[in-house]
Amino acid sequence: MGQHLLAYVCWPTLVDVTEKHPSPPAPAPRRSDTTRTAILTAARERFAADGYDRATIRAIAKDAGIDPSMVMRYFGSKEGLFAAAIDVDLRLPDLTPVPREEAGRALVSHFLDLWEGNEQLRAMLRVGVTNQAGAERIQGVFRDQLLPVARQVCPDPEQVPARAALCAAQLLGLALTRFVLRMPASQALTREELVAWMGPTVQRYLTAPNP
Amino acid sequence: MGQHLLAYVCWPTLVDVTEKHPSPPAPAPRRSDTTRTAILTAARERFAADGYDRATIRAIAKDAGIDPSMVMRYFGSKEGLFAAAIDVDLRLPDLTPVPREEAGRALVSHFLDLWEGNEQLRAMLRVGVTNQAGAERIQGVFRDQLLPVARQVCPDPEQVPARAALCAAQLLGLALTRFVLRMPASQALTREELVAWMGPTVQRYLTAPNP
DNA sequence: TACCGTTGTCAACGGACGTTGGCCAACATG
DNA sequence: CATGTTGGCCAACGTCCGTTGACAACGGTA
Repeated sequence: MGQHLLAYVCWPTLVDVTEKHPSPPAPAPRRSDTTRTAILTAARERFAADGYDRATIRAIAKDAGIDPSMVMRYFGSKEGLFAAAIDVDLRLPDLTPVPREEAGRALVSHFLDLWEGNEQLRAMLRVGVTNQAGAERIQGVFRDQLLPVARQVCPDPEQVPARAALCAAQLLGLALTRFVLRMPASQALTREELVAWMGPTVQRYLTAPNP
Repeated sequence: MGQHLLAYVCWPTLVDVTEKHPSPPAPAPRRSDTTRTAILTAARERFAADGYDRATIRAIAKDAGIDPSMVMRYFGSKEGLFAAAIDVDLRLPDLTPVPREEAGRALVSHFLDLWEGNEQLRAMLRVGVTNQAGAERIQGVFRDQLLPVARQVCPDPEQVPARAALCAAQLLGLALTRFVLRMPASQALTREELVAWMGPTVQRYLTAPNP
């Protein structure tokens, strides 16, 4: 069942329209790529707004202006669609050139910029809370993206996971209250206030010799 | 439709079995109270484990050992069941007798005890992320339970909402990573480590004159 | 022109869900 | 005994979901 669909599922999400060098084979931009990105865009919006269960394939297809069965052809299943739609890259900055005492502020500032209006991140958090696959996605981001950065600034390599976990708790808590739950008291804080309050916290979690 | 069910829905959840004084009328514990609490217990477990959508009335009823239609008779609807099952009381301590510089540690310590194995809290957070009613429930807890405590220790009354929001971000972030997402790095931290690291953070959010 | 892969629509399946209403057994009360 | 209330099961309803398969238009190529 569904055997010949795998060819579609495995296609990479490449085909950069803004090609720099028009040189080599130029893989002839397929017409389906338009539909493909339309589905992905709609899926990110729906997953971010409604979570995994309430974001139905039918609704996503309607947003994308095509038939629900097309979603299945392109991504194989709802899980496949989620996996393709949510590809989180925190784009964390390299902290080695940053003065050690500025790392905390830099991270908080970067996180605020990153989360602002980012539907992939909101979708990841919404889905991660209810869905096992989503939870593992978050842990993958923690392991592959936050841990390496923490390693750059933490004094004792052995303490890196604990210190990174403390930072994750603070930063995800901010994302949760401000961007997902949309608590008024959290949204009322300005960017500058948040950086001023939470920067030193993250800084301490990362570099303080002891609590 | 469903008119005569309202009598059931409005019944309070009282009838404390561990009565202290056997004195007055002794309202004859109805046999239905057993079923009632069985449904509520099962509902809390399911909501905590699966979130609102995946926690089906059929599954809850099976856990409670009764027919799904009984859940409707007792609580009117799925929303009614959720409202009855999740009645969060943070039991926050009175901070006025606590030394001012110990408030942060006391709060973190209390939160850890509270969340440990508490399915109502996990259910509230799981549901709040996907469900509007759940999100409002969380905001109600913040407004009615955390804000008053913050008012006890914050220097400037005008800053109370902002400072409480910072604390909520830190504490909910801890709950999220440790008890809901169950991130290994967060679970690996001991109670003492968490109090030692996060206590001063919450303390600073509450009482530091400025960032 | 004939052919074949691509892109798309349409109608349906099987299942799970919340919810409803009817019926039944027990039991207390007259 | 007759009667009304309470606590419970059962079968079904309408709906929505993910998913499938058949089929139609388009487009490049032999």
